[in-house]
Amino acid sequence: MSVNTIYDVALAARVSPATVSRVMGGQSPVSPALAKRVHRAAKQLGYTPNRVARNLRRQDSSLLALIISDIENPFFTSLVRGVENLARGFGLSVVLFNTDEDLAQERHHLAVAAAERMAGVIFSPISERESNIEPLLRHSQPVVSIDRRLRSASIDSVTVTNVKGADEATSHLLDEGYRRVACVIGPLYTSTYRDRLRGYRQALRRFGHTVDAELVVDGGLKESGGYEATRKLFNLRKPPDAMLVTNSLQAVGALACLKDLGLSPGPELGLVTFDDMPWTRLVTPPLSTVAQPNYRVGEAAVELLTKRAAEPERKVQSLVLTTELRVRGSSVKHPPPAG
Amino acid sequence: MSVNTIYDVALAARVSPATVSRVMGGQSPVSPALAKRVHRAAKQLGYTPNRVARNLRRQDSSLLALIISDIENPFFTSLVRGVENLARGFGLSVVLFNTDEDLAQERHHLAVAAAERMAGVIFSPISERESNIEPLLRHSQPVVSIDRRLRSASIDSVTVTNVKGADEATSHLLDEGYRRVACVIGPLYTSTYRDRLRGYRQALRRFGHTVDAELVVDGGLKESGGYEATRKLFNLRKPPDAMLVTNSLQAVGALACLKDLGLSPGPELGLVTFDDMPWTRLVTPPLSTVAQPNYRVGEAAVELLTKRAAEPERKVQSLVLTTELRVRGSSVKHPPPAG
DNA sequence: ATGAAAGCGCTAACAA
DNA sequence: TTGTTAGCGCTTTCAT
Repeated sequence: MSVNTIYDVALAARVSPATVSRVMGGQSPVSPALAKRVHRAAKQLGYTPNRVARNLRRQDSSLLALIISDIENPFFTSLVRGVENLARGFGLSVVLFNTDEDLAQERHHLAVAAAERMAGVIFSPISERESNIEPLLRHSQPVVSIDRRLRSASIDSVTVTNVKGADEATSHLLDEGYRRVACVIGPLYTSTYRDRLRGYRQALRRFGHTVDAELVVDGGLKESGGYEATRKLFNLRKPPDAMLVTNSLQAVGALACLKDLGLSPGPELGLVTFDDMPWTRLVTPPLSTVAQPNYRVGEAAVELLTKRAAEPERKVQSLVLTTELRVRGSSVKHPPPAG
Repeated sequence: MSVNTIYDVALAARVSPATVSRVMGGQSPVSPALAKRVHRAAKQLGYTPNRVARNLRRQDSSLLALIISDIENPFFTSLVRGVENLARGFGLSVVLFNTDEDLAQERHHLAVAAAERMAGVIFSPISERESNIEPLLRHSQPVVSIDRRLRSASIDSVTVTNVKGADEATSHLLDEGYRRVACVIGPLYTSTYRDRLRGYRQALRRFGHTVDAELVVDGGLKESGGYEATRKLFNLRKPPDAMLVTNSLQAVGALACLKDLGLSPGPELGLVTFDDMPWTRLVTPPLSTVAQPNYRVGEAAVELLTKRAAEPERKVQSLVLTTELRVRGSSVKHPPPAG
């Protein structure tokens, strides 16, 4: 049970600690004979190099922090995959932190990543304003924001075409012949939802509609918010005949509410939601969605991160990946679609 | 941009490094005057304590590794919450690793947790046999397995009543009057699915049915597996009239397949699935489920972990929490249920 | 190719 | 209460 150090191995292999280090590192040249002795001793002692010591000495780390705002939100899961797959190629281990949309937790996790001197941080900022990334920047730890932009700090970011996505979805509904298109929106302190709202409005105007303020309701970031927003919309004297729902968690709540109201998406009630999740094709009718390239967002974030690590002074880059409208049965008036 | 150390702060505050350390620690007694000087200097320099050095010196860490097998599986998300909420109380930061059901990755993540000398590891072992936890145990890092048990190693574990859960679900279907109940099972190299299969068989026998081997098909751990398994079942000369689906990802695939086949759960085709997810109430009809206390599983794991950290020699504990059958429209023959 | 020795930043005896 | 100092385990010059 005693913990072995590099000295124990050195002793057992009758070499110097430096040699053990070189053997473990696998880079420096060591004679095969000594290398064998070291390997044997290490195995025999069950030696596991202490990375804490190594990190301290080398002033680096192979831990990459990925801080996301809601582990329960499927939006992030494929993004995580994208990050992991690329990071692995760089020898980085991805550690995930969950902030639960809570600013205090975000601050804490960022502080931990800084204190542990991790190799870098990828995160989706809860607020555009506050963010506590200064300690990281001071230590030259690369920081990349995803999904949302940061207002003040000039750091690399990866987002998607939110304006265009919302515009296309809204236009599509209008094209289909829906007349009163509502929008269940998210927190407007984030660039993401402000952009989606802008896209929604922009489409309405282009079609010559006025933007009816009562048709825009806050659906928050949870199912319950989507439920409440939908109820509010259908309590209106003039309820909508179509809805743009701006995230998939809201969509779950919205569907639950519609079900309770005895309503169903389709010709009578157009529905498009952001985020193309597996389940969105399973409900009846299948949901039209604005798909985001989550996996690619994750990959791109790692690319930006490693590039900045290699070249700290390079120009700040803001990548914007494109969304894609997928039309299914929930948003078409006439021809019942296949699948 | 230069990184400050405790010595820089000491210099600026005209005290010794030890005093700075004491002030930062907040435990040892320091005169208010000096404390103020230190705080001011620290803030002015933008000093962030280096936890790597601290961890090395103190031989501990406040990072708790939570290694899960599939970040995309909603089963784990509320479990993660349970872990985080309790861990926070112990001053532990939870870092999540995703293995993607891949043994090599699991080995790697366990090795990283060991090498980084993290405070402990909570993980759902992919295989009962291999697991690479020896380095952790050698360093007295507490290890707790969740969801699945480990065959050889005697470590603390938290699981649920899988036998009972599957038995109840199957019995319920039989009670309702379904005659040919199939089972879409998962990898039998895990205790979890072996137990669920046992529960299924046990119920059938109790009802005097024979266990028809062709009604038990492997649905893997992904949607696609559930889809294939379902198709296989309905290609049988004598297809089932009810299904027990043993995880929620399989259920998504199963529903997709049923839809493609023009079938729907309900009186004609009973369906019960493990894992009570938000979306299971939204499909038509809502799905009957075997709910697992995921949140509690996470909490319990942290409890066991911290107890063992405090008392390394305590008796190994295997907690088993109870599942709950939730009957909805997908598994009842006669009275169309409310909600 | 190998070893000796310094030092990464911090904490905890021990002294004062 | 405060300071001095050794050392956590490793890597990396610098010698040899």
